[in-house]
Amino acid sequence: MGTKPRDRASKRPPAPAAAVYDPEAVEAKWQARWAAEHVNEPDLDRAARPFYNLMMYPYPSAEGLHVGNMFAFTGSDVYGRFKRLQGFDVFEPIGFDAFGIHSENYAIKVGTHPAQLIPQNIATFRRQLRRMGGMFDWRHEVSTTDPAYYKWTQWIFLQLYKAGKAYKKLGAVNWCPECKTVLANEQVIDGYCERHPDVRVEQRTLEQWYFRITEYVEQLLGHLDDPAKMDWSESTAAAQRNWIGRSEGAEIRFRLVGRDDVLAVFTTRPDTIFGATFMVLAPEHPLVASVTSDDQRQAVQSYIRAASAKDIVSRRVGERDKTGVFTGGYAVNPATGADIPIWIADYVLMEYGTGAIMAVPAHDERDLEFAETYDLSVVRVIDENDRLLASGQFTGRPASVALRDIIQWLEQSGTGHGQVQYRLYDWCISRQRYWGPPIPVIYCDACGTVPVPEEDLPVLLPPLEDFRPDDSGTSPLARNEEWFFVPCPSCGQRARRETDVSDTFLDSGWYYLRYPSTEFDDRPFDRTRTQKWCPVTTYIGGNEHAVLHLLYARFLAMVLHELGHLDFDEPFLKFRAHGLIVKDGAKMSKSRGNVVIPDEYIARWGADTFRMYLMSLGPFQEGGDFRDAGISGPRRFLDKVWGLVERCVTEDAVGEVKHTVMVKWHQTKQKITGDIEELKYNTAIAALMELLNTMREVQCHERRIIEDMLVMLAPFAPHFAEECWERLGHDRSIFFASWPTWDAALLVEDNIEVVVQVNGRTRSTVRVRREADEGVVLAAAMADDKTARHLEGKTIRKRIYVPNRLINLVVG
RNA sequence: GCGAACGUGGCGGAACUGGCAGACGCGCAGGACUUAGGAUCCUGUCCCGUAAGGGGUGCGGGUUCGACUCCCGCCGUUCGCACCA
Repeated sequence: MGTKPRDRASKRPPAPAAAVYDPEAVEAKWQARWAAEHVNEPDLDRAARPFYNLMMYPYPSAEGLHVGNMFAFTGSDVYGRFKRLQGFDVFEPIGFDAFGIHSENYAIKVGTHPAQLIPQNIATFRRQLRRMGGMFDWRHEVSTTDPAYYKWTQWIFLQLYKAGKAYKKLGAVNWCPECKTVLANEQVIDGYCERHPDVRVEQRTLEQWYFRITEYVEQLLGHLDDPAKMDWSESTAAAQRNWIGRSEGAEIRFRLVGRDDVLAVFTTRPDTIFGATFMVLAPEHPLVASVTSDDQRQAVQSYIRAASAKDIVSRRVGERDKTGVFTGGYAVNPATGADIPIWIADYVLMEYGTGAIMAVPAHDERDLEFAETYDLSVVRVIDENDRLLASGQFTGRPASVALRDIIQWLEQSGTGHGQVQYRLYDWCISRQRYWGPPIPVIYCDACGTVPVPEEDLPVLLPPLEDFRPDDSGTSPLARNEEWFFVPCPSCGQRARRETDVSDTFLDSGWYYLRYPSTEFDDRPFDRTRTQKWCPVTTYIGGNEHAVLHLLYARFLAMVLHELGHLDFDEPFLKFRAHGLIVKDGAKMSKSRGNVVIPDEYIARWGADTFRMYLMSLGPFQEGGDFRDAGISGPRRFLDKVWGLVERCVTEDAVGEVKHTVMVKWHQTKQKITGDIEELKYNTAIAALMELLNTMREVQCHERRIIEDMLVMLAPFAPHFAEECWERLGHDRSIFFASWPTWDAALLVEDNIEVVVQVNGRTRSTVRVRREADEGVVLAAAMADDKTARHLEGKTIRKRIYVPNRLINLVVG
């Protein structure tokens, strides 16, 4: 028991001993009670108004939850609790993205086996997530490293394999010499490894498993613009459009001089074809050998050797100086009929388009640079007015019109056709690592590639003491011979397992489907459960996953839908990207040493205060700057609310509630409801503070208002709200209460202030009855001294009257 | 280069479809209560000016009775993509 607030002791008769707000005790009490009474566990089968509130699950790093995680989880939890109070059956699950390179690299660094390390980390995360007071349904926790989970990750691979959506291909891949594995394009940042910012990614040629995500480009793109399918943060949708990279143009076939073959190129500017003065092939282009003349052969070969010695990275970034070599061969420009030389240069990439271009140096910077370097001819074919020049029958037409005409002409003459290109490549899912689900495939000398039969799943990740990756391009799993050799499922002969594991993004591509169905061990996701709960109602997460996780998850949903496993083809109806928490204006990172660990703040101030503080930093979708100075504000607020509740409990309310307070009360309810819906938590909290200030100013402790305040505070400070609710005599969790409603008639005062402007400048205000007509307001304004002073000796030429807001007098 | 978001006091940030710029909070200043104050409570706090008044939302124009908000042109910041033809 603490002491009573001193300032009131003298004024009032002794009240029953009043506890001081002690967050630690309050939070422990309610966390225990929520668990014991299953408050956060909706009945997934009988829920009348299902609402799936999903947040991006964390990967359990050894450092534990950092402030960025806390911010994201709290913001999502606030929304979930809000929806719950609005009467929805909110399912808010949590889990752990525990497989993957990030976890494994850390294990290597500290020299502990991931199988040992990860469970420890998860235990820490669980403790922290409970401590923050999330409304998690722990019955449905998921961990991707659990065989009961990854059995189904492997099952999904098999479904894709059987449907022809997974295939194995030899190709140039990104290889991180530090991770010693292949990376997806999405994991290469400016030529450096996402996980090792100092390590350049190399090019290697390996056989890898791919998923045919490129088959779904049009759907992936189309749905982004379909509000019925998805309502997403624009920044996220834009990032996906960018990544998919759709370009419209034409494929044009150039006849090769002196041989019976054609060279196809893709261009977005077929209208400039009359300016194509040379061709460029990627060094790996299959036609290189046949177009090269004998006298150029040596030069070409040495150039190709030099280019392949360069890794994929240097070709893609940095070294922009154009180099190349003439092949000695020529092609015919189908528009001009001229013979144009064919060059090889590494600025042309084999992976995009046809691996060859028609170079139009007059209208393309790169081609111009190349032409200048090697003294090739430059022909301008577009003038300043955007009209074609020296372009035969098309001369004089605007370029945009000519573009269509030329495509038509190409089609008629059989030398080309309109075409759409995408930047997106198929998804490489192979990883030469240990810490992931083994790809469920077996190679048999007699039967070839044999998928592991579904009844044999999961293919368990074998224990391996030395799990370190090596430079061989083969996963460490190959070293465990007992596991590696296996009877072929189809002929029984000795066969070999696929030793690569799958990309972590395959794990996270479907976890939302598992949450509602965790208790089923004979199916990945139960049909009825999935129908009831999916697609996800609201998904909140970081924009760093805009083109990775979010794109892959969409693709997998489309495939599973096509295969009849899902009724929907978009997994997340509404997605909102949260902002980033920075520290002193800089992104938090270990290398900067400015990572804030939430635990000590929670210990000192309480989880509720910390939650409120994080949510008040700025708009949730914009993030904010973490500065611990401000944290006392929310705590003072809670202390004051506590005092108000205390007063409500110990003293009867006297007299009527003033009309201004009634109006403030109803306005606040309306405002907060709208603000939370739009994730503007910072202004919702400000509105609560304003209401409290009003109550204190007029010495009001009206129970109805305080109860509404607590309900509106509950999403932000759930333990605190529970405790106060109980102190007010309620015996059931506040989360069974319903969200306050407001009376439209009470949103406005009867007497309002109307601004008086003279020539658009505010000079005064007058008090009039609400909905007063213009004459009344004008009379009041004219009677006002300050206004009169500015009207002296002038005539009113014009009046603008905005009812209930302002009157503007324009004088000459 | 392409795409997205943004620029407001000492600081974080408010301002709905154009209508009192600076809500709310932090900090700061003064006061009260105190043995004490890093607790609590009052008062003040955009800038210049004693005041009347004037100026003010990155910069320059424009539209309007009226612009943080809309339009045009710059400058700057952050994020994503990028030898993608």
